[in-house]
Amino acid sequence: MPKLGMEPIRRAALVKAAIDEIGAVGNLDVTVSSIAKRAGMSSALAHHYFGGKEQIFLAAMRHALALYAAEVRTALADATGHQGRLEAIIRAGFASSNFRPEVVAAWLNFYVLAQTSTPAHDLLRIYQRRLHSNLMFDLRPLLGDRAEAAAARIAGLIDGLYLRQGLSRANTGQSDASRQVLALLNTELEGRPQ
Amino acid sequence: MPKLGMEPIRRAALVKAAIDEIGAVGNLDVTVSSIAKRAGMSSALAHHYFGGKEQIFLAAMRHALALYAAEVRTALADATGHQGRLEAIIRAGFASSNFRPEVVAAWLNFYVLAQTSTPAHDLLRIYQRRLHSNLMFDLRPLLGDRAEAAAARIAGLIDGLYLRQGLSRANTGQSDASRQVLALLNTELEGRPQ
Amino acid sequence: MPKLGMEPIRRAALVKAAIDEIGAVGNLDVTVSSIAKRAGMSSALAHHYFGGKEQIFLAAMRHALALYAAEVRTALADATGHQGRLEAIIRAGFASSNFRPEVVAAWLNFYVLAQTSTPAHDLLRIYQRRLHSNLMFDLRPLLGDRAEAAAARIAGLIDGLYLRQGLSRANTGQSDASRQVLALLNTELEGRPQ
Amino acid sequence: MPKLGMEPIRRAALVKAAIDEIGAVGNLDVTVSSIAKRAGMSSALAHHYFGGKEQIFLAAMRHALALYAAEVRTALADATGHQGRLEAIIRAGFASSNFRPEVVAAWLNFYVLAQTSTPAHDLLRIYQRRLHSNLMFDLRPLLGDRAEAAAARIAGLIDGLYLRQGLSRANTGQSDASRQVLALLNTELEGRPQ
DNA sequence: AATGAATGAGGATTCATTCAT
DNA sequence: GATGAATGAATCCTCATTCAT
Repeated sequence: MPKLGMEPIRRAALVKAAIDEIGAVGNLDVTVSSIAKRAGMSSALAHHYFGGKEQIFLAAMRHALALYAAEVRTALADATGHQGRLEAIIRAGFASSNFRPEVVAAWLNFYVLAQTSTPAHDLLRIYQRRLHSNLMFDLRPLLGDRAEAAAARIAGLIDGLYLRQGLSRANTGQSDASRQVLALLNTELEGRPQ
Repeated sequence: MPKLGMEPIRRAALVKAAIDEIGAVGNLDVTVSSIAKRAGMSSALAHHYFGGKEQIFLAAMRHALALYAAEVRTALADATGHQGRLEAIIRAGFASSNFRPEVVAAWLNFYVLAQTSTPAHDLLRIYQRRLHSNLMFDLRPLLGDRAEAAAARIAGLIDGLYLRQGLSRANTGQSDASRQVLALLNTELEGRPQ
Repeated sequence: MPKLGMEPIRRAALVKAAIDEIGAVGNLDVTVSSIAKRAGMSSALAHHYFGGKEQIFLAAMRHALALYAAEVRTALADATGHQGRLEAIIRAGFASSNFRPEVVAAWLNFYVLAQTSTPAHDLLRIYQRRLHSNLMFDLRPLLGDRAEAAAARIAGLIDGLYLRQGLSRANTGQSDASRQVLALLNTELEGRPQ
Repeated sequence: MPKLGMEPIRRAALVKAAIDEIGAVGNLDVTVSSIAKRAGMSSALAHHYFGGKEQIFLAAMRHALALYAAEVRTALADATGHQGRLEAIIRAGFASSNFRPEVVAAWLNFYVLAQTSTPAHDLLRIYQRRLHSNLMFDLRPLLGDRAEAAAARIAGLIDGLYLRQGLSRANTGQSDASRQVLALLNTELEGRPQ
């Protein structure tokens, strides 16, 4: 029973299904059919709305990116002070919505996709730059010239712990990962880690 | 005219070709044929020696792992003192043989493979544990209880910078990445980063 | 706001679009969607008016046929004498409206369609019979028993030059083709070609 | 039971099957699978040997062209005198091997293919040029300046009768078509048709 | 009158894998 | 030891067609 205005609904369903399917399978060898089935429609409709497999992937990346951005924005809204804001940024990265196993797996695969696909590459760059500038905004006032290197370390550690999280199927890592980056932040700001 | 004792030569050629091909293509969607062609033989022969595609991948992982292990071993042989050894370990990780673009790309893809393949997963675990115990061996005497967390941060940062290196096609990152981890080590050991 | 009496307008637009699209693409692998888009409507509406793809093709054939018939009728109205009428028939066949590249391409494809589709086959037969009887009407008084064969040769040459015109994308052929058939007519009527 | 040296056999079988299949279906909407099945192999093997559908078509064209060329060569070997050679050329064109319904249908479709595919276009041009130069070789000594136009008419009539033959599924046309072109030749050479 | 929504069916192409030689 | 031959299975994508609105 076709209804009008289905496009945004279908697209959203496909994007969600794509992330879930990638998470479930563990790599990008997911078929358009499996994504479409998961989203409750025919593969032809998925093609109709997205034009092709890669575009579904890109939309999924954009979605994950938007989710992350929203998480950061919300966290920053409640944070005060440079350090408070930095902690908020770090915690947002490991917020449960971004740290669900499917999402972590999807992110890892987006890194792989970015090696082949220029748009995917650009999208990932946007994420990296956003994280970098977010960190710099609050690190520079505190660290001056040392801010740049500190930001690189913090961002690198975030990504690294994400990557490692992909390996350990345990969900235990969330708070732990967050704690490690916060500890690094602390060291960068105050010196000796506690 | 077939020669005797070709097996190790063929296997080595295939393993090398697999890493190169994965690096060139940027993902695991490489065909057995393309690997075999790169190694100068028919795909049937590749199957004959390895039994299947996944086993070629696993052998390639083992090879990369062995390369890394050798690099560390060599570096440690020349190092003295706990800090010297730790620096050697870090530098070894970013040694040029491990940091060539193809190899970085291959590693990233091995992380993906590890999500699906148990043997690949186990192999990656071995790498992680080895790195961890290498770090702990020299960190514990220096940091005591804080060693565990410091090792996690250092290992995480190494992986994260590797991951990020995959994105920036520039080769500039090598010394930079190394320097960042050494800086982290310094902070962990002495307090405030310089 | 839908309007009344749209049917003939829509149908005409679709028929024209079909010929143009076939001409542009060069074969019958044109989609109903592309025809409909060219005609400024949805593919669903095209189906509504014609019932299916083949019927659109058949209507397009009928249209091309009608165009040709009209061209001949007009030409004959101004012609006098048997030879004058024969020349008019020949010239009409190569009149610019029938010799536009799209139209030539469409005709060629209709010949192909006629191999599969009985209605298309019948339509093409109608054209052939009409041409034949037109030629015979004026050839018989002049040639008697030899008229039949002469008509077959003239009709055959017309079709052959049409076919060859499809190949040479140059538009130069129009007058040339016409001249060749007129020369043949002359030979048939008077003997030695000039 | 795979054997060595199958390639030429398989390729020949596929080329023959392609022509037959195109002839049977009546258009180029033949599937690689159907061609392969007709040739007694899997569609994958057809792709292996030809690389793709269009290349199968092109090989089929080349084959038909070669068949025609061989027919002409044979006929010319036995012919004497300019007129005798011209008659031989014409008869060869309508020889039964070239005039089998499947072959005629295939030719027609190659004309369509030539509108899209440059290699097909070039191949057809080769046929046309060869026919033209064959005709000119013997017409020029006989007709001088009038040879060019005569050749165009004869070639055009051959193609036209071929085209028309595609329509009438009767096999009766062969000798008839041949006779018509011979009559045209006669007229061109001697004047008035008999 | 008109269209967006939806799908089933089909086809080209790729590839890992097997087998006979 | 080595390979050409061969295929089944899978996947992306396209498209004619139908239907509810």
